[in-house]
Amino acid sequence: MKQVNGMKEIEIIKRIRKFNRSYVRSIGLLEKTFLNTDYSLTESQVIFLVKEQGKTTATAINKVLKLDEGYLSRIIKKLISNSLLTKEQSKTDKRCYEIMLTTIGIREQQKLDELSSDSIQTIISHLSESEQLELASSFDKIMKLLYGRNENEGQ
Amino acid sequence: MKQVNGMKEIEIIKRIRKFNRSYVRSIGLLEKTFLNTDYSLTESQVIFLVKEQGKTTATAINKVLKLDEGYLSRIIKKLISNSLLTKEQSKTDKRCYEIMLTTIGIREQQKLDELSSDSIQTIISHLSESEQLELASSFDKIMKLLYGRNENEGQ
DNA sequence: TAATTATATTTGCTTTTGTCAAGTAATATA
DNA sequence: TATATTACTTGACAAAAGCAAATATAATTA
Repeated sequence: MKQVNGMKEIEIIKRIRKFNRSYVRSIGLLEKTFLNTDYSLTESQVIFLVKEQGKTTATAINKVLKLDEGYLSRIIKKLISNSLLTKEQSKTDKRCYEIMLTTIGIREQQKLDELSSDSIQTIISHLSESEQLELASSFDKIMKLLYGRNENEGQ
Repeated sequence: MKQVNGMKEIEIIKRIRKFNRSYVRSIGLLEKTFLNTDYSLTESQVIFLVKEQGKTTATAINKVLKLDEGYLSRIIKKLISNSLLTKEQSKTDKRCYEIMLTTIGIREQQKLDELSSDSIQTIISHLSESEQLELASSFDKIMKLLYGRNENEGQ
């Protein structure tokens, strides 16, 4: 590892990596215990992005997820056959297919939302209200620093 | 989702979930772009835990990772055949096998460490030193709130 | 102490998840 | 109008992960 700014930077990286290890583990465990077995994490991400992006395309989804294109194509195919998504060839560019959530898809997305919220709820339930606020503020701050957005932007 | 303490709690969960989505994505991307293709994330976690725990066992590793036991057994087998780990039957309890890093394993672990540090370095490099400190403090605070430890404990 | 139960690990088999490369169709560009 | 690029799909395959049954040892209980 290149030591750019001396010891301070090393310490900072250590602290972030320590967080990552713990967080990756707990996300892994969450998935195992909470996340409903109907959809994989990747499938859930796709469902979420279709909700987020509204009428969208495989390419737009993959701008975010950067999956193998064939793989994404199959995921979409599966979600269509499960009646969560619809796909319609674009009128203006026939290479593109517009993807949307069906009514069932919206409902399933909401279920996933609830499962996810419940899992977070469980994790933070042992904290006091002020601790929970501190926690959320810390997450917001990280978001802002790393991704340049805060709690008031985006969706 | 059960609305336990009213609106504030919902907001907090939303903010945490938003962080999670971004973070899961960026960890996914990190893995794709940075992480050396020799070992999967799970294998890396095993290697790290053997380093962390010193002489250990499959069961001890799995207390943390909670993988399928057969799967973990095979991962250990692979790492042994790649000369990263050794396994020796315990003298005191012959059901158990003591697992350790080899010299090669230690070296590989260090390489993984460096890759991981480099990837963090890249991510934080656009931040000023004070922003980096703020970032690390936020991570520390979350660690403390969620896992009850801070930057001065553990390893 | 013999029989039963529990723990630690392994193995065979299967499913799920993800990758690679080649393909089709439509559009954009030179 | 030929060529390149973009959007997406498909077949073949490999890697990751899970399930259930098996083995060996240890702990418990009758």
